[in-house]
Amino acid sequence: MNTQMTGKDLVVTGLRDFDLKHIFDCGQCFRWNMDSDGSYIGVALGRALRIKQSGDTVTLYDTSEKDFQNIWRGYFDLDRDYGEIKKALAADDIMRAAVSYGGGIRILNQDLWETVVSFIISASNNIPRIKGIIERLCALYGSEIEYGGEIYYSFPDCETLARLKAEDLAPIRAGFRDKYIIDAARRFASGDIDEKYIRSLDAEGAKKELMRINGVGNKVANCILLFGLSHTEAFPVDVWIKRIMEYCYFDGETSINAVSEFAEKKFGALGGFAQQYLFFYAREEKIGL
DNA sequence: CACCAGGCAAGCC
DNA sequence: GGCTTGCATGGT
Repeated sequence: MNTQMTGKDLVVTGLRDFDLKHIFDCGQCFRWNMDSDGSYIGVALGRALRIKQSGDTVTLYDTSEKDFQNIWRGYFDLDRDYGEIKKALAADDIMRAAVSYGGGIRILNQDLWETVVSFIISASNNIPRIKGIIERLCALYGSEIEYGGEIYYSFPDCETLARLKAEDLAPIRAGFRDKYIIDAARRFASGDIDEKYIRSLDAEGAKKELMRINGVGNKVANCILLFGLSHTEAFPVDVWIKRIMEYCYFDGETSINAVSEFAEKKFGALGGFAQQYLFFYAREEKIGL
């Protein structure tokens, strides 16, 4: 991987196992959108960014070497060898196909608090609507970020949301999830849920702690472990994963627990990566429907 | 109209 | 403990 500045843009070359479409469409994040020119624009970690890929060249517009090193390099998980992971996972025909199909997936290292709220919103919902709810939440209670002559909105911090009541979230149309968002905000703002403490725990301990939040059950907690806490063994089982695993590895319908246990045995420490390849493959290819 | 969407909490037994 | 049901909203 090489980087160089050209004007205010940073150009990265020599990236392997990296594809923006795979990264942004595999269901792990909700604030990146493709623009008419094929670039993606998004907000993460309090910053806006436009990013575009052609082949193995990726351009980060209007940024700095410092932000790349301190923010985006970690966010995009650029220091992990995905070639090794893909090789280890491609042990049967199904996984070979899934890994080949979403070969550019990277598991983003996202902000914990934002991940908690985003996946509370994801419960019994669909991705376009999740994105809409989150955008309205940010526009209403986030702060303005000026970038490239446009205004974007940061993800609102927990203190801001902790002062609200569920009714104050009516405009974002989150439905029954509004009270869960407020509960999460109050726990984070009061220190009842403490990020440093959670980060000091192993996956099992962190999950138990997260599930104290109203609206965070087993599945949402697994998403938070994987996307917000770098516990890459976590294997969230949603309807899509359940469906494709039943289709590929079971003889018809089974339980969520059976799928989880099977995945733990089969993928072990690489469960999270396997889950992302399978999720992207199932959704894009409509396998197992 | 019914059914579903990256589930969860509360109420049953 | 496991199982069932209601839950807001929007799309098909």
